[in-house]
Amino acid sequence: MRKPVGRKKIKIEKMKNQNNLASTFSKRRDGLFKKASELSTLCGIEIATVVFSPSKTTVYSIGHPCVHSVVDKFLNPPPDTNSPQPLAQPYQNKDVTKMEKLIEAEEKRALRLQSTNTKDSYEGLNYFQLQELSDTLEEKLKLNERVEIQQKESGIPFSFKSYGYALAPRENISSTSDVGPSRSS
Amino acid sequence: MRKPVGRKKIKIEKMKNQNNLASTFSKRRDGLFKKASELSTLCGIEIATVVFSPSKTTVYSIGHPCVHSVVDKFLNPPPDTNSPQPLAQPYQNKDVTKMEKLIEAEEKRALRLQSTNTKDSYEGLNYFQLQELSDTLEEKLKLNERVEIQQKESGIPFSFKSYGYALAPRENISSTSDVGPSRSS
DNA sequence: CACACTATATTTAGTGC
DNA sequence: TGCACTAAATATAGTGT
Repeated sequence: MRKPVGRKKIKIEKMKNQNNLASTFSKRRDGLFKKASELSTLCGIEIATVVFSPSKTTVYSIGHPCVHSVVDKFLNPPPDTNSPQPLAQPYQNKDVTKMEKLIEAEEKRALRLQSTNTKDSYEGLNYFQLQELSDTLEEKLKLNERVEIQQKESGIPFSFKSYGYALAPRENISSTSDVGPSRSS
Repeated sequence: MRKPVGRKKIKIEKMKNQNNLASTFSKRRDGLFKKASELSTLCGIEIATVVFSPSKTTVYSIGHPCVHSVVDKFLNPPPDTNSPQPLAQPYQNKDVTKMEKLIEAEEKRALRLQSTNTKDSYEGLNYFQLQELSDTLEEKLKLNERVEIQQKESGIPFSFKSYGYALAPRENISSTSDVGPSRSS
């Protein structure tokens, strides 16, 4: 019935109500990702965000060009320097550069394609046009507006949900629904 | 002093005006970090966000408990306590595998198109090739309530600005003032 | 150039299906 | 459990100082 009182103010502290918490986690995570996406698009910057679910069984992430490349740069500062805080030495992604180039190439391609499409299409900013980008993989991905890569690995205690290895500058990443944590091994 | 017209709608696309871009970057970055902080506090979750400045000379980050721990977990999923960990190679996240797969699939197309596009220099790939104005970034920081860890080396191509290696469950991370990108060049 | 200010654009807490 | 809705709470674009 009726009683949509509207948004209420809450204290920024650990939520006790589990139901609300789950709901809030979903909504805010989406909101956060959207903000990250917009920031990246508006300012043309690289960004990465990793979020663990409350139960820690799932990892949600988003990044541009991709989480790994950004993290890699963060962990392994260029050439001559010592990393800010030397961490996992093991992480040494030599393919990052390659991935970035490919991603950018795809970006440009998408842009080009869209530029020819006067059909607004959100200021043709959906530089990834994932619909056609990963046609082979896409069907497997449950992307609404963004890419969603979900992983379930036997040896891994949690699953991965990587939204957009490329940020989707969609105007609305997720209107009212949330991704749904699902997963839980 | 015409009149505060108030917020206007903008298109989510790369901003052309450099002044606005700088301003927006600063504001939205703060907003993003605040959101991340709130999400972490409200849901008691681990989170990390890394943001490169437009010039790529500075890296802003925030995380709980800290960026590194989160990133490390993301890259190195803890072994399943009930099974021998088969993770021989570092970071064989399916995330990467999938990404590479996707990229590989796209490679052909991208290359094909690139052959026709001669201007694919990827202007922003080498973040370290740019200027490295350093200095004076720290002193301008004005942390309000959060922890701020900063590291700077004269030889580092970019400076680090890590907000809260522990997210401050502050209700308001940055009401009106922000850390201030304080770029200089 | 960093802040302060508003009028609006967005986000989202709580509720109903 | 998830999705839709409403209105209050916030985030912010543009303008001033």
